[in-house]
Amino acid sequence: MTHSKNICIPDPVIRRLTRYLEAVREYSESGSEWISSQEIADSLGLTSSTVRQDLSYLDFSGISKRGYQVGPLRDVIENSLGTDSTHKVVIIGAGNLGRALAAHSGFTRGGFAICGIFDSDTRLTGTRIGALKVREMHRLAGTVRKKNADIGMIAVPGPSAQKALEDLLHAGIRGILNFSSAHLNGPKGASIVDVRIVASLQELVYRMKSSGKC
Amino acid sequence: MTHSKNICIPDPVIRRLTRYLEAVREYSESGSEWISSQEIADSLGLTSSTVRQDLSYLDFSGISKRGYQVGPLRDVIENSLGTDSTHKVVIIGAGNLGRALAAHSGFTRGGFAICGIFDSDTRLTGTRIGALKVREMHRLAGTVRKKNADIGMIAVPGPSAQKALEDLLHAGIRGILNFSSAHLNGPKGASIVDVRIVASLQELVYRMKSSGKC
DNA sequence: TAGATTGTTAATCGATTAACAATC
DNA sequence: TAGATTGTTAATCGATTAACAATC
Repeated sequence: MTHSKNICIPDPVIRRLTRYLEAVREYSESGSEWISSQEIADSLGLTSSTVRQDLSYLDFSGISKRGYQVGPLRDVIENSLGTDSTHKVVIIGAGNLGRALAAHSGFTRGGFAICGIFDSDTRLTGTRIGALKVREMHRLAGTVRKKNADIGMIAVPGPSAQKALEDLLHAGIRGILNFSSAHLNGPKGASIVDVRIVASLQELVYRMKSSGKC
Repeated sequence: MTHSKNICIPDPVIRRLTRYLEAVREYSESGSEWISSQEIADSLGLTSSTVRQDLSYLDFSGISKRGYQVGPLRDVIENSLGTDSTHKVVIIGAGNLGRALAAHSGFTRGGFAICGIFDSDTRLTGTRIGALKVREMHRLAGTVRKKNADIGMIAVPGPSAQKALEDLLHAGIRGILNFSSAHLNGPKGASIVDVRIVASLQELVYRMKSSGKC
């Protein structure tokens, strides 16, 4: 069956597409014009079959014997993910992690721009992080409107995270990247992705323990 | 079929176990003594069937009509993951992210202790982060040995990440948490878990775009 | 042309869910 | 006891892999 293009790519495929994008970008920087499913697979530890199956979700074709053209492939992955336009991000929480995210240079490449950082702690508001100044929470909605922000990062401790989510929702944000360890309950229309650093460490410890056995 | 205990828990189950652990900890702080599979499921947006199936990998039993005893359940999950003992962590990269990780207080609770941070940039070495001082790379192996570190976090830019991995491997580290966007190639004996922040943002953007449709 | 690589189907594999007897 | 909840089996669902005809 041929896939309907542009709708409902399964989760595991989306995650691999982000890795293909990274690999393809590196490849294009090295000057190559064509890349095969086998080359993508080798560079990421996958099978070429998986790569071709995944790429078949895209509105894009390779060419027999040559593979996929690097530039167009990169463009169509970005377009499918929706990262071909710039997204504006606000950060809730100006602790160590929030400040590091605000100053992080790696977001620009992905098309993300931090446009505000907020904290309820008045000892932190007013302090500078690069070009940004930490603002009070009551200024969140105004900034979101003025800057057209569409994504919020939650970088507060677990117990404050649900409150931060609600503040973001009230301000009109519908996409949330949650760095806290808390599970967040949002409405249907909101999209929430978790970045669980401690959980990743725990997973790592399990893998170290079972290394070889599994 | 009854599961062999203590070996080879599938990846998706391990990831959910880290979430159960978080939920169960919260529950135990609220003073409850018993928790049912349905309560765990509700608090995390899963089905009770999945929870019971997952918990059947543990060497632990619930009791009909009451559920699972909170304290023992927490202990057995920690024991299965291997996080019941403290793990010592070194960080490679003292940029914004590395410094934030070094100063992050959330690791203590999980049983992780940062015992060193290293950078090849001599403008950064010698600077302080809390009780730690940024060290030169050539001191990595010595510190790992002296402090008995078993985990390394890679917080350097993508192009330097493979080099950082090799330095960690040479120093005897076999567990790596990779915050860079690069895909790392390690030997069979090494365990590598990726924390891909930009990829998580990309996944979020796709979900926002397809919200409702999928 | 011959050979390499795609796109797609079908088979396999694994994960999730439903159902229900056992049990407290 | 009656009712609630576990543990486990079997069914369903979805993801990955293998295979190969089509094609450049």
